[in-house]
Formats: sequence, structure tokens, C-alpha cells
Amino acid sequence: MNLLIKSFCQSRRYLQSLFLFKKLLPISKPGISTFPSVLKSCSSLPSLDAGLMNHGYLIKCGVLNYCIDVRNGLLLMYVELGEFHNAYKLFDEMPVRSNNNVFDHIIHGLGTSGAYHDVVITFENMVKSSIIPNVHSLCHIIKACSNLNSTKQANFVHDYVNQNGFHNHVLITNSLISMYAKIGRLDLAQKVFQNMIQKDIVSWNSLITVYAKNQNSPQVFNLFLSLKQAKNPLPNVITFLALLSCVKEVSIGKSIHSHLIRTNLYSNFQIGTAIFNMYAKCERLDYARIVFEQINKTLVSWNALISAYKQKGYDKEAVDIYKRLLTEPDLKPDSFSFANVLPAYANLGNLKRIKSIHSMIIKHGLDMYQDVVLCTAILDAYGKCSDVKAAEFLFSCMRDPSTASWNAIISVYNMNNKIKNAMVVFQEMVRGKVLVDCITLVTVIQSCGQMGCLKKGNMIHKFVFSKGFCSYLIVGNALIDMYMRCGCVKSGEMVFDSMCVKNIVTWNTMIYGYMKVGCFFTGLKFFNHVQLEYKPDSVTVISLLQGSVAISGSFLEMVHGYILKFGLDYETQIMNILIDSYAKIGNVEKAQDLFARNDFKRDQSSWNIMIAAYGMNGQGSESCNIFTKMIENGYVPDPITFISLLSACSHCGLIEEGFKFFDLMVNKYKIQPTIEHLTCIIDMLGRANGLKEAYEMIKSGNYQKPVWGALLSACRNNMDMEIGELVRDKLSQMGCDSFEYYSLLSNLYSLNNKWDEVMEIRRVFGDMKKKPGLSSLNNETNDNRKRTTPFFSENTKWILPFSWPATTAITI
DNA sequence: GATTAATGTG
Repeated sequence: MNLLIKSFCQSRRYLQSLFLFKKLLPISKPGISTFPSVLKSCSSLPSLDAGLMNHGYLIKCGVLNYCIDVRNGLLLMYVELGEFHNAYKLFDEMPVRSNNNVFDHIIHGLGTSGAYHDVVITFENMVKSSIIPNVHSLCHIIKACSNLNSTKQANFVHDYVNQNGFHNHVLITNSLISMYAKIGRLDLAQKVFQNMIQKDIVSWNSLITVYAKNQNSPQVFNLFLSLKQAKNPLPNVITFLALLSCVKEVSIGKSIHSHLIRTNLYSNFQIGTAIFNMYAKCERLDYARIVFEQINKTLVSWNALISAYKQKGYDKEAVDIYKRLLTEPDLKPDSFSFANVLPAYANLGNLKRIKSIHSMIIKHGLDMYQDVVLCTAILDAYGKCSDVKAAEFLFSCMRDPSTASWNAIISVYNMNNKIKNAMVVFQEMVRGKVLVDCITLVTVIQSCGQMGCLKKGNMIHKFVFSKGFCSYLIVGNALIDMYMRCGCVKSGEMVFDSMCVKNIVTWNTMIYGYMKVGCFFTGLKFFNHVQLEYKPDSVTVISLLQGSVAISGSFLEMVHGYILKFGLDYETQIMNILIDSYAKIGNVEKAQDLFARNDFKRDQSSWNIMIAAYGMNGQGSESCNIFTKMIENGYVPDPITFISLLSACSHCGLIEEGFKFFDLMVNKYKIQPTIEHLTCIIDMLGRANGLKEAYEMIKSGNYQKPVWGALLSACRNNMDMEIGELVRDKLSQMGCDSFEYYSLLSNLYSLNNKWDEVMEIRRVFGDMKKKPGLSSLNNETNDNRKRTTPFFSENTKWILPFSWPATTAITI
């Protein structure tokens, strides 16, 4: 029977071989020489169940302890079945390891399945046992080290290569270059390259690609010239792909383009895609589009065009290309198309389309929970459209969230004012030993800045320091911003001084910070430096504009001059802020003048700003006129339009109009009123001697602290003691003990000459401050209060007396 | 060795 089993296996009749083995088991003990055949049958079928059963049987009869061949056979079976962990475990338990080949099998298996950590452990065991891997295994080991991102391991394997005579092997050295590239040690990659005796095109390409990925164009072009001079080897598709990826000037791009046409490489679809990507990067989407229409279009080129538009901020164009792709007869969008177009829809705030893509992904049968990138893209899209619940749900469903997925969910919380959740997720991440990268840190540093929480910020800074992330430019920039937002200029300056590499963002952050805290002249000094070293961009002047309102008209005119000088006066965002700034210093004519210009593209926000501009300058009826014109121009008013409009009416005493607009907003445009809208209405009621009505109205509904706060503020504005005290009772019942509450209250009493009460409030508040935990300084309410004004939406002069988060939307 | 994808600094 044993012989028969063997012969079945040899003639590849594995099923019969196993069947026979099963029959044999209850009758008699199989011979040792039978097992390799049985195992071979298991791995060739392949049948893991049968394999595991045999493994169990082998343990039971003790063969494994004395028969190396059977052990090796079992090991190979697991390798063949792709069960590398079982294979490795078995290997680890082996008392004698005779078969190097097995090691190479395991390394290959673990390496291709992405179990990099296990590869390195296996390698360490090999070193301990003085077993030398073959070249291919060593390549896998080097690749594993590069994926683990550990310099220590990288150095170890490099030393090993040198000590064991692999350093002249071109495959190995090429892998070393890639490894150093991946862990960010370009200097060491360059060194390996220089020491190579024999270089093939892969060696050249490896280094050129690395520099290209790091956007180090001078090095890329230098290497390319050296390669041309060496005449051997000849540059190939990969070389040109790298070269094209770091072209910054369209003229150079054009000459490479024509060279490629001459050498017939243009017909290569990768090259075609790279050329139009190059034009897209050089801000020549017009050329890119022409190339796109010329080349052989594959799904990849469609996806790349969507991505190019998206990356350059042309979200609408990205969406248009995606829609065109849908009409192509032979092409179906894939996960790349979705992942590319989702951020575009997210930026456009189109939740409906995001939902429909989500359902299309399900319909296409794509396993998005397995596809981390795609799932992260959907998660982020939902988050950007404020559907936090959907984002959370997707995150919880992901089987193996990547660092990027974690980063995305943290960022979703940041975007939606749930900073506390962001910090909790970060802690979970650290505790769960998820790899933290510099984007994670940038995101949580942002959370600290938004909270205005210096203590947490300092903690993260220490973390950054201990994990060696200090030298990352974006981390440094984020730290400066955090410190400046917390009003800690000194620490911001310290980070700034410690940074050896800076970019325009670094400088802009400093300017923005200085302007925000009122150090206008230091800000200006930094601006002068920017002018020398960089071309100031839109953020530079927007940062400057932060301060102009607080200084003077002449300062504003100076900044306006810079905007013209640097040709930034066609940018909608800049013009909007400029108009807003002129309005804020009271020059509504200039604001109107700029608004009326037709060389910049007005958007919804421009109209909102202009409505507010008239309102804050006492021209409420003009605000109403602009609103009418806005509708005539085909714009649909949004919640901010109504904040501008209602505050204009309230500010200018147009009470009846105000109520009419409120009605319009709720009933015609179906906009749910937020705390900002309610504040305007309460203020209007106050001006119309309607505080009692306001009180009744609020009392009858399920309103939360912010609304009551707005009412208290209206009482203060109207010196209404009677209602004021009712509101005070209600608020203290609700457990309100914030700084704003007490300051409003003491304000109200002092305006009514009730000094005893004022003293009492001061005493209570003073006491509370001494007791940590009693004051609401620790709750989320306070986190919001300290949050700095959003960057681009200062289009209303309305300063909220309280800024608790908006409660559930309420309709009056 | 390798064209297209998600998160992120002002």
C-alpha cells in the first residue's frame, strides 16, 4: 500500500494517493518513506485541510522528532500552500536545520505576501545559524528592511552584504539603493551607487527615480546627463518616466516630448500618460488635454487625467472627465477612478454624488473594506461633507486600516469640530502600535492648535521630538502654527529658528501668526524677507490682510498694491478677502468698486461678503438690494448668505425685513437655522422690545445653552434686567459656569448699577477659577471658544457672545 | 527598475 501511495503521487494522481493514505491509516502504521509523497499530494492539490490533518498525525506518531526529511516535506508543503506562518513556525521548532533551500522558500513566501517583519526575523535566525541566503532571498530581505523603515535594520543588512561578498552583485546593490531611497537616506543611496563597479540601467534608474520622487530636479538632470555621457547603458522608458515626472518648465518638457516622438517611445502608453501628467504639473492643462486626446487611451490615462485635474484643484474638470469616462463604451471605472474622483466631489461638497459612487462601488462588487485606499477615500469624502457618522462607520468596517486611514478619521474629526475625538483616536493609535507618520503628527498638532490647548500641544511636541520627526518640514510648519494659534509666539519662534529647511509655508505661517497676535511690524519684516527669497503667494497676502483691518487704511492700500504687483488680483479668494477688509475698515465704496470689477470671477462667497459689507456699514437696504441681485444672477443663497443678511438687518434696525428673510430661509430655501441665525433673530427681537417674546419662545422649545447665551447677550445689549435675571436662572440651572457667562452677567449688572451683584459674581468666579474641574474650562464648549476664527470666512462683523457648538437645528 | 489612487503644513 505504501508503494502504491508513492506511485500515485509520482504519476500526479494526488487525489488517489491521499485517498489510499486515508484508507491505510486505520489499518496499519504508514512507513516513513510514504510521508513525503503524501505531503507532496497535499500541497499539489492543494488541500490545507488534508495538510493540517497530516501534520497532526505526524506529531502524534512522533515522526517529526527524528525524521528530517518528513519535517522538510511538511515545511515545503506549507510553503506551497502559501501558509508561511505555519512553515516558519515549524522551521523555528526544528532541532536541526539542514536545508537552506527551505529558508529561501520561506523568505520568498513571506516576502511576496508582505510579511516583512517575519522576513527580518527569519533573516536574523539565518544569521544566527550561519546560513547564507541566496541572492533572491537577500533581495527580499533588503526589500523587507526598506518596508519596515528602520535605519538600524538597513545598516545591519548592508553590513551583512559587505561582509559576505554580495557588494558587487548588481541585483543586491540595486536593492540597497531602493532600500535607502525608501527610508529617506538619499545620501547613502548615492554612496552605494558611486561605489558600484558595474552599473546597469536599473542602477541608474533606481537612483534617478529616487531623486525624481523627491523632486530633486537638478540631481535628476545631472544623472541623466552623466548617463548620456557614459553612452552605456541606454536610457529606457523608466528613465524617461522619472525625467518627465520632475520637469518644472514647460520648455524643457516640450524638448523631451519631441525627443520621445523621434525615438518612437511616444507610442508607449506609460510615456504618453507621463507626458500629459508633465504638462498638467507645469500648469498647462491645455497641452495636457491635447496630449490626452492624442495618445492611446487606457483606463490608466483616464484615471491619470482625473487625478491631474483634482490635484491642481480643478475639481469640476476632474468630475467632467469622470462623467465622460462613464460614457466610454468599452471602459468601466475602477477603484482608481473612484478614489480619484471622490476627493473632487468631496471638495465640491456634493454628498449626493458621493453616496451614488459609494453604491456604485458596491454594485461593481469591489470589496472596499479590503481596498484600504478606496475605503479611505470614501471615508474622507463623507467627512469633508460633514457626514461624520458615515465616515466613522466606514472606518469601523475596514479590515486593516492603514496609517492613512487613521489619519483620515482624525482629520475628519478635526474638520467637524470634534477635536476631542481626534485626540482619543490618536491615543488609540499610539496604544495600538499603529505606525504613526508625519501626517498623523501634523494632523494632531492641528487639533491642538484648533483647541488652543498648549498643554497637549507641548506633549505632542515632545512626542515628535522623541520619535525623531523634528526635521520634517511639514511637522515644523504645523508646530509653528499650533504655537502661534495658542498665542505662544516665543515657542513658535523657537521652532522657526530650529528649522534648517524652510519653505514659503513656514514663512507664511509666521506672518499669519504675527498678524493674528497683533505683531504687525514683525509680520511685515518677515514679509519683506519673503519678497527677497520667494514669490509671495496668495496665502502670503491673505496672512498680511489679517492685520490690515486692525492697522489702517494705508496699510490695507499697501497690501492691495502688493496684490497687484504679484498679479494675484484675479484670484477670487484674495479679492473676496480684500473686499471684506475694505468693508471692515469702513470703506464700503472701495469694496463696492472691487466687487463690481469684471476681471475676477465672483463666487457665492463674494456675494455673501458684499451683503455683509453694506450691513456692517449701516447700509442695510443696500444689503437687501445685493441679495436680490444675487438671486437674479442665478445664485442660490446658503446659510452664510442668511447670516450676512440677518445680521445686516439686525445691525441696521430693519426688523421686519429681517423676520421676512428668516421666514424665506426656513420655508422657501429649507435651511435649518443655526445658532448664528438664531442669535440675529434674538438680537432683532431685543431691538424691537421683544425680549419677553424671545424669552417665551426659547422657553417653549428645547433650546440649549448657546441660544440662552445669545438671549443673555441681547438682554445685556438692552440693559434688560428683568428678562436677564430669568435667563440667568435658566443658565445656572443648566450648569453654566463659563467665563463668558460670568462676564456677560457682570456686564449686565454693572450697566444697571447693581454693584453688589457684580462683586458677588467676581467672588464666585474667582473661587471657581481656583478649583480645577469646576470651571467649564475642561469641556468641549471651551475648546470651541478658544478656536481661532476660520481662515477664509470672516465675512461678518457679527461677533457671537457665546460660541457653544450649534445644537440640534431648531425651527422657530 | 515601473504610468493612475486615499490622509497632511500656511
